[in-house]
Amino acid sequence: MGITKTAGFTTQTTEMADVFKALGHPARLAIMEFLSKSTSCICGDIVDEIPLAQPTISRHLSELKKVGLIQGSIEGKNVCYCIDENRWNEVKQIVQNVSTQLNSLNKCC
Amino acid sequence: MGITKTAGFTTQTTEMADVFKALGHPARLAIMEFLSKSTSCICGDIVDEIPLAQPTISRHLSELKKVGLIQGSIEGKNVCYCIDENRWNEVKQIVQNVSTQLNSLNKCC
DNA sequence: TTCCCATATTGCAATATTAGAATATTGTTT
DNA sequence: AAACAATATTCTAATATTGCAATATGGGAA
Repeated sequence: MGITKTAGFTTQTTEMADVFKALGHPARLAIMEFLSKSTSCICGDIVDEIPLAQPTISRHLSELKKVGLIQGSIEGKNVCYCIDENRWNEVKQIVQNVSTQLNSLNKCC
Repeated sequence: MGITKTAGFTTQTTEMADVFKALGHPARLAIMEFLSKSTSCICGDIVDEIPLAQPTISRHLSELKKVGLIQGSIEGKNVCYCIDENRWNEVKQIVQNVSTQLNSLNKCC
C-alpha cells in the first residue's frame, strides 16, 4: 500500500527509521558528508556539488531538515545549512548499540 | 519520477545509501535491533516479534539481505537470520567519519 | 523602485514501496 | 505417501517518492 504501518513500534523506532530513511538517498547522504567535511554550509555550494537540479536539492534539504538532521539559518541572501549534532549523535548511538550487542553474543551464523 | 538518479554519485555513496534506506523502515530497524539483542535468529521468532503479517516480514528480511545487512541460513525447517558484521561495520564507519569530521570543524551555525 | 540573485514551492508524470491474501515451496513427521 | 510446519513468492491496490520545469518569494544592489 505504500503506507508504512507504525502501530506496534515504539515512537523511538519509528522516529529513527525516518532519520535513516532520510539518509537512504545518494543525494542526501552526499549532502550530509559534504556538510561534515566542508567549511562551507551555503546552500548554493551544495547545489554546485550535487548533480541534481536546484529545486530537487532544495527538496532533499527540506527532508533532511524535517527529520532534524540539519538546521538552516538565513544569512542575508543565502541560507546556511548545518548538521544537528544532537540528532547525529542519536544515529551514532543506535549504530554503536547494535555493534556492542553483537559483540556480546555468540554468533550462530 | 520515483526513480533515483545515481549518475554523478560514487558507487560507494549509492551503495551505502541503499543500506541506509533499508534501515529506514520501522519493521526493518526493529528486526536489526532484535537480531543484535536476541540469542535467537529464527525467522519465526522475528515474525512473532514484529507486528506485521508473515509475508510482509519475509519481504523486509529479503530487502535487508539484498543490501547485505543480514545473512540467512537454512536450519532444517527454519531459517536463521544473522547480521553481517562486515556490512554493519561499514555503516558504523560512515557514521563515525561524519562525527569525527564534525568535531574538526568550527561550527558556523 | 527595479532588477538580479539565491532559495523555496507547486504541479505533474513516472516510478517505487508497502501490506497482506492467496498460493507455492521445501523440509519434517507419521 | 500424506499431513503438517515454516518460509518464500506472486499478485494487486493504495500510497509514497523522485525529478524538474515553471513559478514564487525575499534580500541586496543599482
